[in-house]
Amino acid sequence: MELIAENGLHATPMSQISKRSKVSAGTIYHYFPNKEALINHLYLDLKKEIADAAFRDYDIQVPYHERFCLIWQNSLKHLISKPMQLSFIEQCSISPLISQEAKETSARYLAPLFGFIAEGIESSYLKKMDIQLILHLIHGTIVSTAKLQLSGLLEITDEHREAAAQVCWDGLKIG
Amino acid sequence: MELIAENGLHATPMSQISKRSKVSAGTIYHYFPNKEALINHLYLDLKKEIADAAFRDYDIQVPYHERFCLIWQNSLKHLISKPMQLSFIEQCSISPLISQEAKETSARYLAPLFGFIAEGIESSYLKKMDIQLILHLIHGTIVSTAKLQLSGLLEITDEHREAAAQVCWDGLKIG
Amino acid sequence: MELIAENGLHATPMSQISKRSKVSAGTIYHYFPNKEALINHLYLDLKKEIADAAFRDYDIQVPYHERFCLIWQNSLKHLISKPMQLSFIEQCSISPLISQEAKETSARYLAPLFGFIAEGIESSYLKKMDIQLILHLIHGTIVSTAKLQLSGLLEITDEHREAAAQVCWDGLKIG
Amino acid sequence: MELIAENGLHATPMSQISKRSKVSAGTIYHYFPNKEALINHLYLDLKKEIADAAFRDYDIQVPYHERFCLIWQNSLKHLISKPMQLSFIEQCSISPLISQEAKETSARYLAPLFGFIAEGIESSYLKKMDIQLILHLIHGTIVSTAKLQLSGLLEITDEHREAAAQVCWDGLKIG
DNA sequence: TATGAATGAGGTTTCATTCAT
DNA sequence: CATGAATGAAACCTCATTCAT
Repeated sequence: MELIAENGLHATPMSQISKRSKVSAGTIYHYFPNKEALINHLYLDLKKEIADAAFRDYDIQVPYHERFCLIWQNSLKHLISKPMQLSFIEQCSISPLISQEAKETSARYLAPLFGFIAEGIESSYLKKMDIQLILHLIHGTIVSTAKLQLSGLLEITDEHREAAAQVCWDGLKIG
Repeated sequence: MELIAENGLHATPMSQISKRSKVSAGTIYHYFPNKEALINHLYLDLKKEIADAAFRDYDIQVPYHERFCLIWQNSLKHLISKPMQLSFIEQCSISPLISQEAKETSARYLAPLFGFIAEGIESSYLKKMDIQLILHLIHGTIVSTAKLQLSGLLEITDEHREAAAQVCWDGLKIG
Repeated sequence: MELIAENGLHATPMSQISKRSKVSAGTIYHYFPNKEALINHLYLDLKKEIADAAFRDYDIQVPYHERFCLIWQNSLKHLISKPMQLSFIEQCSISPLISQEAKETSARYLAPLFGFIAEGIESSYLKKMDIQLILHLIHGTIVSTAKLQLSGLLEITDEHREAAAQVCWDGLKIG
Repeated sequence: MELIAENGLHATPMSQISKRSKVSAGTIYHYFPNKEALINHLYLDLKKEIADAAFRDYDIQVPYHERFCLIWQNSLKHLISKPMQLSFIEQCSISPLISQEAKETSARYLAPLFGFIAEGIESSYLKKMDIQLILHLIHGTIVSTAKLQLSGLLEITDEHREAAAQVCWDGLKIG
């Protein structure tokens, strides 16, 4: 992950992966049939970790608005604290190296989030829109904020994070 | 652009670019010192085109809210109608192949948008937030909506587009 | 060495080296970072061999004049018996492919010869001249004689060799 | 000549020759059928110039020994004052790029020198040796002295030059 | 006669993968 | 199960030469 985050999928040969991980090329190929499988495996691991991070300290008892902001901020905090994961995942999400199957599997990790949005719509907290569209709008704001930090153009403070979460909430909430 | 959008930066050799463009490898290297320069040049061209598309039919006379939605929807329409540009640009924006210089140059194309946001804040149409952060939030919603269409998961209709633009506006507007 | 001696540094691609040596290109690059390093390594090996050959059967007990002729003739014999080494080294000694470092390292192989000349000057067998100049004059006569044989213009016999060594000695000796 | 002397035959493309000479590639190919012909032509020009330089201020009236030293020193002076010619010629003399025909033609430029040596042998000034061998021994001492200067290891002064010429004479003279 | 953009074969080098140890 | 040297196809790039202008 480190190598790919830093140098790009493009510029990360197996030989470097072997060297950095201190595992010989032969051994890597003992556990993974090829480079593609290795990357896909890592991709799924990280997607899972990121999806899980969203629900840290989640408490179904607290008001919907607060839960919304918790999830949004959890996700952002995670990506900002693990910038390599962001960089790695963003590269993979575009690359044809990631199989359709892996993409579908990773989509399943979003089921809890999917349910959370559905709940918001049903309870009339959120605008009645296509759930996929809402999910993508939320995801878009989180990732673009994280990338802003990553780019070095702006140091995202607690205030920035809270304001951005509020923007996302204000955009999607009803009334 | 087509080849890279389809196959990825990774999987687009100069030989293919040469074949598809019907220009011999030698000729390409007559105009560009190397592959990197070629990609950077194309990247800047497309960034310019995308930045310009945002202000199509822009009329300073119409109300701020309408101009906001026009720019947002113009941008989305452009990316949806030219999905290859989206795919190409997204890959480049991550890749270390794009030089820091090109990134800075492309950032300058956003000056009009920057001014537009500044105007909104000064006129108290928009929340008082860091301009870069606002820009990234807007950009994030546009790109993630366009990617949703690109992924094939949802066909973005006019209604979807207008709703999404409204979400972005509601999130950023004051009151 | 054979390929370069025959075809020239210029006209010896790695693919030929790979084929003639029956070692795949990849393997060569496993041991040498690039062609330059490979040539430099070979250059140093041969320089060492040539320098060592000069002192074959060297006996410090015999008179200075005889030792001088032994070294001179040893060197010539070696170059004539291994014409590829001569051709290879002569090409390298001019080419910018050979690094300054390699040239300095190879110069160190001449230390024994340097000492031998110094001894001759101190003992008043040789004219009092700059040691580097003497070394180059000796080297010049040896190499040009070897090249004469290599060119095919004259078959260097034992008599020729002894006469040429005597010319060199007569030129440098005192009295 | 400048480019090849500095960078090597190997690393001097026609495009550079075109640029440095301010003559377009097309024009060069209008006058020379190919690169080889261009280099061969230049080689012969320089060989002629070097051969002619040897006999500057030559006066058949002066004693043989003085004429010998004049020719030797003229040659060295020329090579030292035009180090690019030395570098260029030395590279060509090895390269297979120079045709056999050009080498034979250039050998004819040495006719006066050949005659001068023959005179020395007949008049019993010089040892009775093969003329080619004598020529090569003389040439070897001149070139190796010039290369010593070129290498930067020793600045060849007038004293060095005269001493070296004397070494060559002492080696070849009778008695 | 002069130009220089265009060509494409061939150069050096990289890297995913294999396999004998 | 672990190693890493070996492979060779394919990547990027160069350059002698041509030819329409």
